[in-house]
Amino acid sequence: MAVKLEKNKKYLNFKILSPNLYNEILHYGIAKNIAPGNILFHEGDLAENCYLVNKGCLKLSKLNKRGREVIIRYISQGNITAAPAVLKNELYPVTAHAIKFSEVIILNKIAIFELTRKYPDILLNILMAVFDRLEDLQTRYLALSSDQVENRIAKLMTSLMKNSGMENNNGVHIDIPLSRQDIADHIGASMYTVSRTLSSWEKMGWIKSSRKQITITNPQALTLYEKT
Amino acid sequence: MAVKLEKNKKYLNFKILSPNLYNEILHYGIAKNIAPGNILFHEGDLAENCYLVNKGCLKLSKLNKRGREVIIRYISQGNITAAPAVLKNELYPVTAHAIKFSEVIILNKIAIFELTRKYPDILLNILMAVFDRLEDLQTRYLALSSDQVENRIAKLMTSLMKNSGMENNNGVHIDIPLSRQDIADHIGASMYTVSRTLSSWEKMGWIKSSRKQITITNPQALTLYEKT
DNA sequence: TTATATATTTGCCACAGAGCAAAGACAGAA
DNA sequence: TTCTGTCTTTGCTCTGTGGCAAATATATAA
Repeated sequence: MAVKLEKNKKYLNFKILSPNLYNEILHYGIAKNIAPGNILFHEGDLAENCYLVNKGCLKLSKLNKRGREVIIRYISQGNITAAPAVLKNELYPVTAHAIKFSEVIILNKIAIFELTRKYPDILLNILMAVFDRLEDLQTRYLALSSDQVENRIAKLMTSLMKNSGMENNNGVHIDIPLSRQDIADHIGASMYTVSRTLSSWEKMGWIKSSRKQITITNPQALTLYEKT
Repeated sequence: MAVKLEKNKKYLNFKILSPNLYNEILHYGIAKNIAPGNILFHEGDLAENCYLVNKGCLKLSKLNKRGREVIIRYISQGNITAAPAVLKNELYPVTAHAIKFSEVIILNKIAIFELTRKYPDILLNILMAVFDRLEDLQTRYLALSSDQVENRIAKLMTSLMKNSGMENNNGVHIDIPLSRQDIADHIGASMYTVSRTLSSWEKMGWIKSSRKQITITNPQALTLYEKT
């Protein structure tokens, strides 16, 4: 029953990495509150600011031709997003929605340049974080091109357990409100197949799920999929 | 008929970016020749060296559970690969095959650290290159999760035209030897579907194709798929 | 509390594309 | 030149999963 909740390395998580630096960074920017569902920046807009998520959680996504979302990743507390796009003076490659009540620190181009000049390690840090994301996406690309939907859901759940899992007496609760559609958009499947799969897992007693809430009651059952 | 062969931005392509720096980098490493089909490094090995491709072309791929390759990207002349993995002191996330007779410059950990210390811009440069790759993969992830196979092949061909296209009197020739299986592994499809699609395009007069060779005779027909 | 909007579930059908098999085409070696 | 191994093509079948529809469940507002 005891599953190792080893948190992933979070290079950009200054909050954990270096509390002092984190507090200094806060002074370089302006705080902004954003309610769930609202958009922080749009794919295709000029990347003028990057954002440090101080509280809450963001969802980064792209739109496909039929107007459906494809979720690229979630950005949780303590992490920066859009830094490379700002440094490169380019467009945001994704759209950012808040999915909880969130507080972000707006860091404009000048601030991020000053910060990287003052603390060169930040650049290395950002590089490593981007590399992590590249690796994550490579792995997901592999999964998308060779795994069945059921496996992909299991892998997503496992990674969410590691990154956003809260242990309680029932099991591990995923601390992000996720609809069936969100999951589908994340792994490249239809909402219907996701719903069917989760229903069957619930019947097996592996998870407990209500509207936008998931608790994994049998993590081992899901981690078995990883090896399949 | 005239298609714009606007080359993609190549942040890591020092050969183009800064010939002097490029020549200096050459002195930091050791040249090594590698024949097509041979492996330069394996996914999962400790990343001790990164490699500057001086001549030829590498294929980066991962293996799925059934032992089939999934191609992540190609690294052509003038580009470095594996720098972040070396800097992070981690494992190679992919396997690198040569697909032509190639010459690579081996840069070990010490060399790459010295270089980034001496020329801080190299780090920024690597960051931007990694970000480019992340963006590319995000776009391909989107395509994989929402486009049909035919569209994905068209998009791959269009991007190969831009990055490795050689114009001649018949059209644009792809300067990388690609089997049907390679294409399939790249876009996450079966070799059979790729073969059927290319055959139909050949009947339409859009491409000319022989064993591992493709020439796009009607680039506009393919670019139309991008907008679909 | 009731009303309204939004999420979820499930039966049903359709089809894109995987995968097998077997023939054919081509390149390099001997 | 012939041989051999590697690609490519194409007919065939099968299935995972998409997507509609309609019922049900759940949250939020009034």
